[in-house]
Amino acid sequence: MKLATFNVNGIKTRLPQLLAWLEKEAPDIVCLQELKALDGAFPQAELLAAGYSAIWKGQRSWNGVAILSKGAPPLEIRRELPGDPSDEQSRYIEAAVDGIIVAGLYLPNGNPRPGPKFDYKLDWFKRLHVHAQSLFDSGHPVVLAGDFNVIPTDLDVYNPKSWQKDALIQPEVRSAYEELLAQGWLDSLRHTHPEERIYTFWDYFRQHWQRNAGLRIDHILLNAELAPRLKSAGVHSWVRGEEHASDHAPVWVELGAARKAPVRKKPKAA
DNA sequence: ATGGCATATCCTATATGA
Repeated sequence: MKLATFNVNGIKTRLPQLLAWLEKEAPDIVCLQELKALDGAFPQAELLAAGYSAIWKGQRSWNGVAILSKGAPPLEIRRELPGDPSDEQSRYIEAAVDGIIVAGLYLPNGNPRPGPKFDYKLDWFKRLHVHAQSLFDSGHPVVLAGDFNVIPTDLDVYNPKSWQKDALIQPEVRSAYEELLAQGWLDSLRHTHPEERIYTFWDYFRQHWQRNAGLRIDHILLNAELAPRLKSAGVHSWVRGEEHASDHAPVWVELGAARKAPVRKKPKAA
């Protein structure tokens, strides 16, 4: 089974590219970020026609997250990250899909820094720590997937110096990501490619895509229940090279089948 | 310190992204 996350940067304008990717790669479960559309503008019919049911949480102009499923529809668990009822931004959605708890997230960018947006990013991270711990400990297979807006290490950026003042690379942001991993989460892509420079985002400026000057900021984290099922992981970077592409490419993991529950034998009748 | 580009909306100007 293949699970993927993709920051589409506008689902209305990106729909042809999204459908082309879904058809070619056929992921079973997909987390989307940056819908940049109100709930009513979500292309439910087009996705259904492509074989995907969905749940989504939109917002005007920016943010917005969704979970797609090729099989049974996602069973929604929540659509807010707990911990701040005043947070109006559509950045979190969680559902049960194919026996897995799927948490799709779009962590705040945090620029400019310093300032309220950077504070919001750190606050959001703290709330994520709390909720992620409860998910990790739930005893269910869980995946955290999405655009984390974190460059975890210098291996995840073409040139750290160009980004040293950016919110994505700040020491406190990296520590927050490490603190999350320290709960036991497995960074799938880094685990399967420990030494490789591998990117998920290339900005639209200065031919960064053509020069492979990218960042690794989209991540798929697995808890201890799910990690043993990890077979492989990668980036569908061809998507970034298409016409009118998003500035992100999809990240994916291949998961093996769930181990069957032990069969309880019926006691034989005497 | 700014801009380079792309997308959105209260659209010929501005906010946001990373």
